[in-house]
Amino acid sequence: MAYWLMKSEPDEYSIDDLLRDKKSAWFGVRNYQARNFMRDDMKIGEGVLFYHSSCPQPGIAGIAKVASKPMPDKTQFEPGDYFEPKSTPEKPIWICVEVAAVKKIPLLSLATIRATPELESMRILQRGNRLSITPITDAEWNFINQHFVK
DNA sequence: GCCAACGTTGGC
DNA sequence: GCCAACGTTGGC
Repeated sequence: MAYWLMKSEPDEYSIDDLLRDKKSAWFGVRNYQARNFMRDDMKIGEGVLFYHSSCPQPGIAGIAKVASKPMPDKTQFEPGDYFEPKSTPEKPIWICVEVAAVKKIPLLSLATIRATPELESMRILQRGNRLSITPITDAEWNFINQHFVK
C-alpha cells in the first residue's frame, strides 16, 4: 500500500469539483515521471492527498483514492491543449488513472506543512520540486490523517 | 509579474 | 551524446 499527493489548480479542478463528480480521470499529466507513477505504481484503493496549487492558498484540500487501473488519457487524441500528435490508440504515450473523492479537509496550507517538523520530508517541500504527482510516506500519511483530517 | 529550478528540444 | 535555448511550474 502506497500513498500519493496529486496537485491540481483549483481554478481548473478543485476538491469541490471532485466531490461533485465523485470520480474523475486524472487527465492532462504531460510529465514522464508523473505518468510512470500512474502507469506503474498506483494501485486501486491507495490514498491520495488532493493538493491545490497555483492559487492564493496552496495546500492539501482533501483526501481521495485511486479508483482505476491505468488507462490511456483520451485527451491526447483530441484537438486542444493536451493533444499529442505522436500518440496512437495502439501506442498511447500518456496514461492516467481515475481518482475518487473521499472527503474535503480544512485546508492544510503549504505554510503549515512547512512549519510542521514531521512533514519536512515531504517531496513538495524539496528544492525545485515541480512534480505534479509525488509519493507520500506511511509516516507522512499517518501524521496528516491523525492531525489534520476530521 | 518575477524568477529559480527543472524538463524538453534540437542542432551539431 | 552534449548542451544551449527555450518552455513550464508554482510560490511569492
